[in-house]
Amino acid sequence: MSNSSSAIIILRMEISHDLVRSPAMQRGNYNKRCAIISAATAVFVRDGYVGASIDAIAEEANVSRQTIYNQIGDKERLFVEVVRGINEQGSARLVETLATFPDAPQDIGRELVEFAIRLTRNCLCDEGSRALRKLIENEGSRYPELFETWKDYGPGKNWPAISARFARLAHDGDIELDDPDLAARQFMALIRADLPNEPGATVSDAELEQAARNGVRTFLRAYGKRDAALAL
Amino acid sequence: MSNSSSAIIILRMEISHDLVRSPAMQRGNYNKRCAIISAATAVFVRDGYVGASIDAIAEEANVSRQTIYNQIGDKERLFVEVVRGINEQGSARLVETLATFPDAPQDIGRELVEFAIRLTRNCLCDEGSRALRKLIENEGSRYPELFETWKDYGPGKNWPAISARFARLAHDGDIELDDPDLAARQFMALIRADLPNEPGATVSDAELEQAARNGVRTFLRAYGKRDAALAL
DNA sequence: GACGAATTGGACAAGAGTGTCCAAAACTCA
DNA sequence: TGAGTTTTGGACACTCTTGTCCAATTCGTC
Repeated sequence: MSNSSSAIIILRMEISHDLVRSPAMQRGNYNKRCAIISAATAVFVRDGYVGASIDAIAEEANVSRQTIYNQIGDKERLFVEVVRGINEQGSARLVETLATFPDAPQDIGRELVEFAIRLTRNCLCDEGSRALRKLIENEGSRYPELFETWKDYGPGKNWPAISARFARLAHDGDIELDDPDLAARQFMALIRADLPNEPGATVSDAELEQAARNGVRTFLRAYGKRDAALAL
Repeated sequence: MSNSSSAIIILRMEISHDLVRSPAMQRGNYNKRCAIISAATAVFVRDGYVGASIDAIAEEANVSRQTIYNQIGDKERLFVEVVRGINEQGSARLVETLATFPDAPQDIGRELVEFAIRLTRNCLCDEGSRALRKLIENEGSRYPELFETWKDYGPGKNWPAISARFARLAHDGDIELDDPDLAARQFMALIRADLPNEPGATVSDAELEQAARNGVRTFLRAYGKRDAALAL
């Protein structure tokens, strides 16, 4: 990845390569490959790019170091593979969660709170997202390509989908807003505002529900019709 | 810092030590020491703890490597010193900015927007805060003491001061809220929601003002009296 | 069981970083 | 100028990491 433009090409090639099922995945070494990438994810997340050693990854994967070089290649290639994996998982989870957005709410307050809880649990609090964010933030300056890929394949891709949901709510008269994109950003910010932002902190269900309720209440005070926020 | 409890003791000793002016600062090597810590800050922020090399720091400080070992000690000691420095600066800036909170506003909307702009510029957008956050996030798992110190000396210390300002606004009848702490957290989240959250992004004055206006407008829609948000 | 492919573990060279030691040079202050 | 301190740069031992090579072993499949 010493060359800035070559790495992103490699990354994209890998993605399409994967869609047609790489030969490596059809044969028996698929499990080993999986174990390696999974272990690499854990170690990269824990120690960062520089701090992660191939030996540590090999040990975590219960695999010889040579196998890593056989299966994937060098450290950069491994890193790219890890980022791609986290990206795909996170993106899938976001799409999945977004499908449960309350499109035609009976009780908009309650349903938005429940959606916020799901969103936080699946996409914001989850380890993968935090980890990717951290990796991108750390190595992004050294490998700007990762940053680009993050914007293309990461959570950013799905933001328009979120704001579209709010636009629909507004169109149906459930809320009142002029800028759905802004509303979506503020919704995310508000339900995140009340969560502990320390890296390793675990959030109990009760805390999570309280945070979601607080965020949605303020959101509906600002954008809801009539007394939508009062019941919360 | 191999021992968990010893490091924080060292850190705290250094702080009190500094208040009575360490002998090192009284003599001529004060400038060198400053240059070293300043350079170390830059390099640690750029490359992280593991990625930063003493040689790179020495070069950045225009100082021989041996001088670093003479003046400060080993790498861990240097790191602690850097975190302390960023902490103190950030804390001071926050207190300073907080002093300009509109206590008796004529035009609450405009004055809150202006305060939000100052807060963002001085404390949220600023390089030191982002850098410290990043360092803490990265090395926090390896050095839990840093995390503790961050909570004690970092921005968290001043949150009660922020919510006290909002409580006063509410008491004076300028806004309506029941939980000042919650309101303060949401205020911060809202004015942050509209900023680009990429690490190295620069924010223009226009973007900053727009973001502040958007955040304050929603805040006042939720918590303001009468039509306080309309003018924005 | 036998063949081919994958895996293992150990050895290896090359490079980089840490921390120490030391003698020469530069600086400070009287 | 001179004594005492600081700084410098180079040499050094030590450790860790990366990536390659290779022979022995294991595994999958026929």
